[in-house]
Amino acid sequence: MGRPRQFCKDQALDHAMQLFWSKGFQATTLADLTAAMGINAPSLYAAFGNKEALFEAVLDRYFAGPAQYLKHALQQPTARATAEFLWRGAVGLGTCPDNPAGCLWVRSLLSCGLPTDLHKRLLQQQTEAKQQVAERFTRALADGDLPPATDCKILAESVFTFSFGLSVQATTGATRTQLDEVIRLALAAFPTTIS
Amino acid sequence: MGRPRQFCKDQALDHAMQLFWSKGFQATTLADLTAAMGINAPSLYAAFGNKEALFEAVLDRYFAGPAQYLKHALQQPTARATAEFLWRGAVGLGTCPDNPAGCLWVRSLLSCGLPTDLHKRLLQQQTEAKQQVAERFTRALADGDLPPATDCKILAESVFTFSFGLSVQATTGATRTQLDEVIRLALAAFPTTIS
DNA sequence: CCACTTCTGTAGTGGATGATACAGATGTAG
DNA sequence: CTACATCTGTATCATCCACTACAGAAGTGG
Repeated sequence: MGRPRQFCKDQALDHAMQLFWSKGFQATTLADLTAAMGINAPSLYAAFGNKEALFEAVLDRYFAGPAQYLKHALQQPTARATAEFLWRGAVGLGTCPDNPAGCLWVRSLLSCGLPTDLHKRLLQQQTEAKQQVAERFTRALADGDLPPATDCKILAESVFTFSFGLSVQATTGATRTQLDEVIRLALAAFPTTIS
Repeated sequence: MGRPRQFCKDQALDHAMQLFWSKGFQATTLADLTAAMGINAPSLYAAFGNKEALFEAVLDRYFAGPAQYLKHALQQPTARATAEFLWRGAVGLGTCPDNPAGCLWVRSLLSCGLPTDLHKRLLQQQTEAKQQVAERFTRALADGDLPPATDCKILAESVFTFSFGLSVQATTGATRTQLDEVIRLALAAFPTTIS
């Protein structure tokens, strides 16, 4: 009922994502957004609320789309495969020429000037992701897939530490082939990482 | 000659550093700066030029002060000690309760909305730092301190990748004891990392 | 004391930003 | 066709931003 929306919400979100991804939350202005999304400010506010709510919608779409590899990592057969999947996912996403460099999530986590609620949400998502990986490692431990004395929480922290580092490298211009070799080195160490 | 400056430049820089470190370049306003530095805007502009030049001065002071461990890392006796020094330095700096969390350099590298010149400078400093560590590793290789087939450039990239990850972790609230354990895990792998 | 130079404080500049008021357009329900 | 609900475009708002004009203060050299 009423006049129907004359643009595709998801398509507009994709354009907004590109902007937030490359310029960050704060540096992306509403003029940038309306131009890239092909709509006027009132339409944007009617559809998404405000800039912060739009960014949250973009984040949802990011985790459902480009960053969905995070979920798939948990379903890998071994702990080592989980770590490799996370690392290769971060590099693949962060160095893909179709997208801005790096990871929207990591960049946003590190960025300043975010609304407090948004920052808290990002932090909580980080905590959840780490916990899920730690639980996956605990299962791997029960499967005999990891050495008996492994501290799964610390191992998860280590894997994410490296993954964050890969995202930083991708953001600052490291190439895919470079980071693939870095991963190869880390993977060679992974099974022996546990003491 | 003329009326002398009524504030200490270095002390003002320290206050500006705290602000830029915790809030980032873009989110730190001139009102914030003048308030924290205890001076008025015209004094700030007379002493430092503008916001961008002030940030550059802060960066110089950052590398000469809190982040001077970067230079000391190169003087460590072994490749392994160099890596450990870099990692422990990143964690020590990033989790020190006297300072804002994380590393001003890494946060600035990842932050959006920086003036282009500033961003380029940060990138170049990254390149130089990596190269210096790679050269240190090359020397270690000549010393027989690393396995013969080691790719020193990739090893340096790996060490920095992990260091960047530690900084991200510190920025997002990881504790020192947590990251110390993460480092312990990584160090256990380091000598066997080389294939 | 004076001339001169530099710094300081008040006040304000133009421009950009996130967000909206309002009127007209465009669809659906009856 | 009419009444109504929702969307769209124009134009604009109040606010904040980095930055500065200007006049007076506070030193130094003579």
